[in-house]
Amino acid sequence: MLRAVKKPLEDANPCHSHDKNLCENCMYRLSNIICSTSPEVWRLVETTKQKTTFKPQQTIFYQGNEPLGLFTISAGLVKLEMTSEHGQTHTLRYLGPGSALGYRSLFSNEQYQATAVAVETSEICFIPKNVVMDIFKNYPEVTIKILEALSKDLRIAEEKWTSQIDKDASERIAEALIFLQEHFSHQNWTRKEIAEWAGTTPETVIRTLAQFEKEGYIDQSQGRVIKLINKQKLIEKLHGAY
Amino acid sequence: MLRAVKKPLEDANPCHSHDKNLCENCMYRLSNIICSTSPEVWRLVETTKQKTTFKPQQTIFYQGNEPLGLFTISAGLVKLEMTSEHGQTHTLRYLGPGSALGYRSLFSNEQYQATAVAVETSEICFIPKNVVMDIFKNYPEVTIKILEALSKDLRIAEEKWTSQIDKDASERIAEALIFLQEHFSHQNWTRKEIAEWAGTTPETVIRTLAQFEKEGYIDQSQGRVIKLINKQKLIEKLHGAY
DNA sequence: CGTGTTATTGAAGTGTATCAAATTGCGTGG
DNA sequence: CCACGCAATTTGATACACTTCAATAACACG
Repeated sequence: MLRAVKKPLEDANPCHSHDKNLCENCMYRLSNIICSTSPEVWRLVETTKQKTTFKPQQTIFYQGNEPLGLFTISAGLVKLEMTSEHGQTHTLRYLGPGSALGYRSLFSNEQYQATAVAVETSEICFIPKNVVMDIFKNYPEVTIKILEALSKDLRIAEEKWTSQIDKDASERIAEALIFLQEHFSHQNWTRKEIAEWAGTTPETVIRTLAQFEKEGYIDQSQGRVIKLINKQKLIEKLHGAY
Repeated sequence: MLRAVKKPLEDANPCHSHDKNLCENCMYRLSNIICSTSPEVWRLVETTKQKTTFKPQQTIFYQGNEPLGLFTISAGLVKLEMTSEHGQTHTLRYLGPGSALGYRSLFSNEQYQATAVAVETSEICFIPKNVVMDIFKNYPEVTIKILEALSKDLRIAEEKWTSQIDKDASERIAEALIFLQEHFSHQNWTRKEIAEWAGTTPETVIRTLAQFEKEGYIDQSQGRVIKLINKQKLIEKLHGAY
């Protein structure tokens, strides 16, 4: 909204060699699920992609929207969240640089089932649907890469689902702490964010964190920061709990 | 019998055979995710596939096994179930004729995360991994079909997960009844099976079913059979509940 | 320095698991 | 075909983890 003021035309000439908006210079080209396959692919992407910057809390797409293409994250952090019929918000996934976004709905020809929100300032490339489909037809190895990603997403989703059922709140919160710390340690997570990830309420998170602090797993005496001081013991506690 | 007399003649020449083990005569060839794409594909499958019959309760593969290929169901009913660390069993999916089985683990190069069990007598074809991979390389449309299936599985898993959290047991059981009746109505479901699908216990299922009967949604006076007598009203109850 | 957001604490209510015991229904073999 | 045995179902009592609501405190931000 505030960002309606667009940048001047300095980027207009694609021949500028050190333009960081070019795929050629993209830090995450090699870890990106599409662009890492072959030079021809990212050169194809190059010509049609649109790169946009999203500020924290900005929405990339909404649950219910029609997918028009594929997004890839070249910097920042994005969360996928789903609001249920009951009005509760659940975080499905957190995605960092190199990850693709919006592919599930694109391939199943369904509307987005989740809303994508930038957690921190993020640089995101958009590739139109027809280009993506062309790449799939001509570069089967890209499709297989996406297959792998979807397969892993599915495993994670099904694991998370079953673990929600038979693990109690404190175990889920412990897992959330470990997961979020391992994958996105630079981020300062709020109690609400942890609750939405662990499938519980902020109050329960707070009470559980107090317990964890008493037991020496974490430290939260520095403002609101949650510091894992004994991750190994927390992991053991999880597995010993059965 | 009469048919025994006729058969030998027909079977002498494989080209004119009505052998139901041939893909050509498979009832579900057109709805099968792999074989429905093009004649060349199922002819390729034909030469390498192995068809096996599984009796009820027999296991097709175990959680933790290494995937060696792909299964497709040509008759019967199979369930995918996962045993969690806590020892509880959860039903992830039910699969009928035409569905593929074991593809998730195959594509992510992971072990099976679930155990596949025949619920009723089932005819299942096995296609070796190298054949599947060859098909993918040469027939991109097959890969895209699988992409679609995986994408839908993922949506369903994520939906089921979030709905487990904020729907109460009676809502989940109502959904289970409707889903199982719509997809596999011929099956007589036990309270335990419903519980494993809905993420609750047999006792809670029983108490809820008694409530549903009192409210006129179902009838269970005929032995152990659960008969949906007012599905529409049950659906409305679900949506009105929020 | 105030104002809104996030965090904290307390008390109360409840849905659901758990355990145990009784009963019913079903297939199987005598 | 009946009786038997086992598994599935039913019912009751108890416990408790967690949500919910409400009120206060701490912090961040303009």
